[in-house]
Amino acid sequence: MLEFAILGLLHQSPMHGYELRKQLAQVLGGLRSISYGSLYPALKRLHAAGYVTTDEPDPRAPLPADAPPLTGRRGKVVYTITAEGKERFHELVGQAGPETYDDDGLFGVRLAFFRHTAADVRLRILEGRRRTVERQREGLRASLSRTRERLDRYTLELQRHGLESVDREVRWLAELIDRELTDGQGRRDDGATPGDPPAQAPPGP
Amino acid sequence: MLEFAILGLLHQSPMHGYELRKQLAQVLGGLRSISYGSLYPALKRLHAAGYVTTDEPDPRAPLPADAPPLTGRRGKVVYTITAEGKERFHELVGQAGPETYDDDGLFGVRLAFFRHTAADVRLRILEGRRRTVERQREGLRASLSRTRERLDRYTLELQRHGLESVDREVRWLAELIDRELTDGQGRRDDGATPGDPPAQAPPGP
DNA sequence: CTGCCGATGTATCGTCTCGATACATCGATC
DNA sequence: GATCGATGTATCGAGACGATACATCGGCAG
Repeated sequence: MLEFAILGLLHQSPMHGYELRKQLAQVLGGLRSISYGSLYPALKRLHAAGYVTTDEPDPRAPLPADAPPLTGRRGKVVYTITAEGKERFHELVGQAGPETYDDDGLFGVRLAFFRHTAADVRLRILEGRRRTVERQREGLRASLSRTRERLDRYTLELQRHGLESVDREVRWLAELIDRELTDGQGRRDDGATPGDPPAQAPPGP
Repeated sequence: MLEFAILGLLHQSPMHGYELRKQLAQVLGGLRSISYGSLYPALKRLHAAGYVTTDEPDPRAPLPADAPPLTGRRGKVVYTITAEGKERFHELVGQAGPETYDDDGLFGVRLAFFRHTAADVRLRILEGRRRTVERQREGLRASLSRTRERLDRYTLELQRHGLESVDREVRWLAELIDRELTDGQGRRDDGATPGDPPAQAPPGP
């Protein structure tokens, strides 16, 4: 999930880790921000995989005993996406399987980068997500009606509120899908495959 | 969080790990169930701390080469809360600081065990939670009005939906608080401190 | 009667994420 | 000129998760 989000942000412009984190928090909707303990290891993995490059390549080793209080020499590091990274991002952005909508976090990130996503993929993700959340809702409903009697007031309230939230999400998704279909031919602004023929993608009304 | 939930469940009756997991999933509201990779280590920690005991104390060592296919001899393990465990639970159930409402998961568990919680503590947790979620809401609102122009349709939708959810949670909490105040003198069914004098707890209507 | 399947049940492994923390630099305000 | 908050990089330990292995038991299909 982080991999996708980082590549997506760096796809727009190179950035520091710090800036990356802020943008990430904003894209993720204010709550659910990402910690450095996740971010830097993720960047390290992306670097190792060759998807991003850094400037300031490592001026840390060649100073064994300079001056005790100023050992750091910690430079700012700008991360830039590579050609392989862009390729990887386009590969990821084309996915529309269960992995893209079964996980809350990943679905959110996918949605945040929908403008880089083809219209048919967008639709499949939204519909997959709706199915997933609908299943959750039915499970919740069943469990609630099964155990309504034996639950105390507070647990009941908790479950009622949870059920309502899930229900609201289903309706929200339905509205997004509707809009997707009504607005007709969506387009990605990706720059990749610009001469896409207008056939084959939309299933029609 | 798991510590609290497990002690709370075992406080009602001894259980297998498997049963514990099912009850936990139910109490947590259907979604957000707990995995074995969390449950068993947590039980191990509780056992090490002396808060729970197990039967079947370890019949695994004394069979070095019995029969290759049936080496397991894996017995069912029933976990029972100890006196120290009950004491620990009562200690935890009395807490009402930020740690009880800043984290979604722990707040949910606390709410699920509200019937073991004193009325004044219940109120403080609910009000703390409301403050926390209200702060989230204001942050979200500010961020949204600051960046509304530069966001694309989907990110905007995501944030709008997030904001609405948070807003609904605030109203839900307000309703719970209201009911808490209206219903007047709540009581814990705890069995601890049974001779509680009726003064001092409720702030009055 | 037998063989298989799904529920019950215990347990660990590698991977990831988080919160806390340390360290460092810079601009502004006092 | 000193302190304070924002910017910035990085690691550590605790713990949660998904996957997986292993084991037992009841039922029911062939």
